[in-house]
This record gives sequence, C-alpha cells and structure tokens, in this order.
Amino acid sequence: MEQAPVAETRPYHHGDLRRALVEAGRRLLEAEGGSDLSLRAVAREAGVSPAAPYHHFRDKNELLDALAMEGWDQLGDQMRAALAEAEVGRDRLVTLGVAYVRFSRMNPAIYRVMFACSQNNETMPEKLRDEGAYRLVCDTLIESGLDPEDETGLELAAIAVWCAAHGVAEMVGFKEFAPLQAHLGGEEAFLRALFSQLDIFRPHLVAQAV
Amino acid sequence: MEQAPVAETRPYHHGDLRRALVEAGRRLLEAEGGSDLSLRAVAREAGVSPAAPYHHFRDKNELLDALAMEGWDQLGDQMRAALAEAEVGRDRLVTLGVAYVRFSRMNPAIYRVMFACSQNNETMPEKLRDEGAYRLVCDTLIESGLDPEDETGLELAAIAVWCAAHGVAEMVGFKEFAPLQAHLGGEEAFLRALFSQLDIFRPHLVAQAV
DNA sequence: AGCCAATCTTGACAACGATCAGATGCGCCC
DNA sequence: GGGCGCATCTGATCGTTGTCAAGATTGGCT
Repeated sequence: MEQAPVAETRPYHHGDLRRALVEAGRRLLEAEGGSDLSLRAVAREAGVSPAAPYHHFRDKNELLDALAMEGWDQLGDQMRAALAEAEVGRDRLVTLGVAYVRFSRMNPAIYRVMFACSQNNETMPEKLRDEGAYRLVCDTLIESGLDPEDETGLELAAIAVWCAAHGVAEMVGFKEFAPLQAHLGGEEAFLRALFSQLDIFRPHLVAQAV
Repeated sequence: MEQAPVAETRPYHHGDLRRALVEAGRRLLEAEGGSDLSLRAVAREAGVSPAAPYHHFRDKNELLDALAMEGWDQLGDQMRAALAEAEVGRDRLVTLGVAYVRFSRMNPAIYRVMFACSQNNETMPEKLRDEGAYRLVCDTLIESGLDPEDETGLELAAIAVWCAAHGVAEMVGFKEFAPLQAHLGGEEAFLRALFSQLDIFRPHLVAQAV
C-alpha cells in the first residue's frame, strides 16, 4: 500500500491522495472511456472511501478539471513533438492539426473530459494560452506569414484554426466517414486532406488572405 | 383525455404518449439546458410514472435520439431559411455556417443532445444526408464552383465545412472570446470573420484550390 | 360479450453525488 | 517528549437517477 515518497510535496498522513485520485481517474479513463467517469469508481480504484475525495476536491467537477489539466499538458507535449519532427516550412499547421486530432482519437475519454470542463467553465486554462497548444498555433501562424503585430488578425486566425481542429476531432470518428477514409488510404491521409480543404492551413493562402 | 384521431398512426389507449414525452423533453431542454435531461423529469413533465416511457423507448438514449431527430429537422429548416433570405452568389457558405452556429447558440441544450447521440451511434441520421443540412452544404458547394462529378472532392469539402462549423459552434461560447467578439461588433460579425478565415468558405478560393 | 395484449402504475434495486458526525493519526508547540 | 489541534479518512445517510418485474387497467378485435 505504501508508496515510495516522491520528491514532490507529500502533504499529509496517508500519502498523496490527491495525486493518487488523479492517476486512478486517468487509469479508468484510459481503460474504458465509454460511459462517464464516476467519482465513486475513482475512489474505489484508489482504494479509499467514496467520501475521501471530497477533502481534495470540492466537487466531482473539480476532479474532472484536474484530469482535464493533465490532458491539456499531454496534448501540448504531443503537438510540440509533432512539430519538432516535421520538416520546416511544409504544412506545419496541418501537422499541428493532425497531431491535435490524433491525440483526441487516441485518448477519446480524456479529450471528452477536457472539453466538457471547458464548456462548464466557459473558459480555457491560462496555461494553454501561455505555453500550451494555443501558443504553438500562434507561433506557427506567425511562422507562416501572419503579421505578429496584428493582434486581432492573429487571434482570429488562431481561433479559427482551433475551431476547425476541434470540429474535425469530434466528427472524424463517425462511421459514415469510414469509406472515404479507406478510399484516401487511412486516417492520416484523410486528416491531411480534410485540413488541406480548409485553406487557412495553407501558408501561401493565409499570407495572401490577410 | 381523448384527442381527435389524427391522420398518423394513433397508438393505443392513453393518447399519444410517445409524442407527449418528446414534447415534454423538448420543453425541458428549452427551459433549462444546464444539466443533462433526466428521464424521470421528462415523465414527470408529461404527467406519467417514471416507468411509463419504457413502453415507448427502450432506453433513455432512445428518447434522446428522438429529441435529437427533431433538432436535426429544425436545424435543416433554419439553414434552408437563411439560405433563402441571403443574396445569391455572395458568401452563401458563410451564411450557411452562421445559421448553423446561430442554431447551436439559441438551442444549446438540444444541440448538445443532437451531437451526444451522434457520438453514441457513431453515425448520422440518413435524413440528414438525403434532405437535411448535409445536402444543403453539398448543393451550396456545387453552386460555388465545385465539380459535381468529383464525389470524393465534394464529400471531402462538405465534411470539412461541417467540421469547421461544428468546431466554431462548440467553441464560440467561450468567455475568452468575448473581448474579440465585442471588438468586431457582435457575434454575427465575429462568426462571419471566423468563417472567412477558413478560406474554404470563399468561393473564388475554393474553385482555385480544387 | 369476452378475451388478449398493449399500456400505465406501483414498488423495488443498485449506483450515483453529496453531506455529516465521528474515528484516526500526523505534525507542531510547549 | 507528551499532548493537543486539525486535516484526513470512514461509515452512514439522503435525495436522485436509470431500469426492471409484477400487478392493475383499459382499448380493440372476434
């Protein structure tokens, strides 16, 4: 039961339950994301009573928020990695979009939680804006020729890109798209074709459009 | 209790409970879409016992499906109406997208149900494809210069457009967008600007891109 | 008229989110 | 170093939900 004391701030007398709960939740989400996560199930998975979490989270929603935050971090990492691997100057935005969607496809339950929380809070975590995926998009847009001085235009473009990626992420799983997907040679090709249809993802058009 | 025998199949001895349930559900969704709809609440609203709905719907999900179907119809109507009012040849796709998002903004609860069901079924109702919003998008794309013969290209573009609209619909409510929205002069202008960023919505670019 | 079957109600069960009164034990202060 | 304070955890409980089984009720067909 006892786990080795990690370097992090180990709070009180039973180990780092908050951390344990978040990890239990992540485990459950990864295992079976079908239905929605139950707070009692998370407590069970962590080996504590159903009321224990309420000493670390005010709500079930606050636990989900914590899970979502981890998701945003992970998403940012994967997008950064995808960008690092991609050749410079060639469809960087498409690469970013594909990475975004691939994350949502490989972690559907976590992604759903991430966005459900965002909808509840009606706001996005600042970490996202400062150092996360949003920042990446802005940088790539500038790289693609957008004027860094034009704040309005930049934000508008970034939002548009994000909306498109989110829309694709939520719809690409529909069974009805399977034939077309197969016809194009798999999900990756399908995604690239889809994003390329949204011409904002093509640097030369972006530059001329603004 | 007895109502005049309508032309439709009038089921059995207590009036058209199925219809009453769907309407009760719609009423509740319109009234307060905050939390998710409870099957018991719908039964309560319709004035029947909590178990009564199970004679007309296998599940809670099947009731939600019925509600979603009404939503798709309503959405199609509103998009059709928006298109009818718009001037010909000028940003018809943007008009369509704006109408889509406006529907989702004015009926957020129903829209959420519509898409939650789609995600469960992993498929879209055929009515959508045949005579609904999807068909409208395809027609407008052709009108904008896409080759009607190129099925793959047409479907790809339609899916891309739809994805973008859906993404915008789900994200446009974020509080963080409020300043930019105000700066652009309201939601309508914000939406048009957003869609215009996705250059697929500009006919002359579409024609040249394909 | 009389029966069949579909409809609706009652009652029940398990699971859920949330709260509250106690038990438990860490850490700090004297 | 001993005792106390307080955060942490448990157990019980409440109201609600989805779903099911059994019984009451009623309309329609023969």
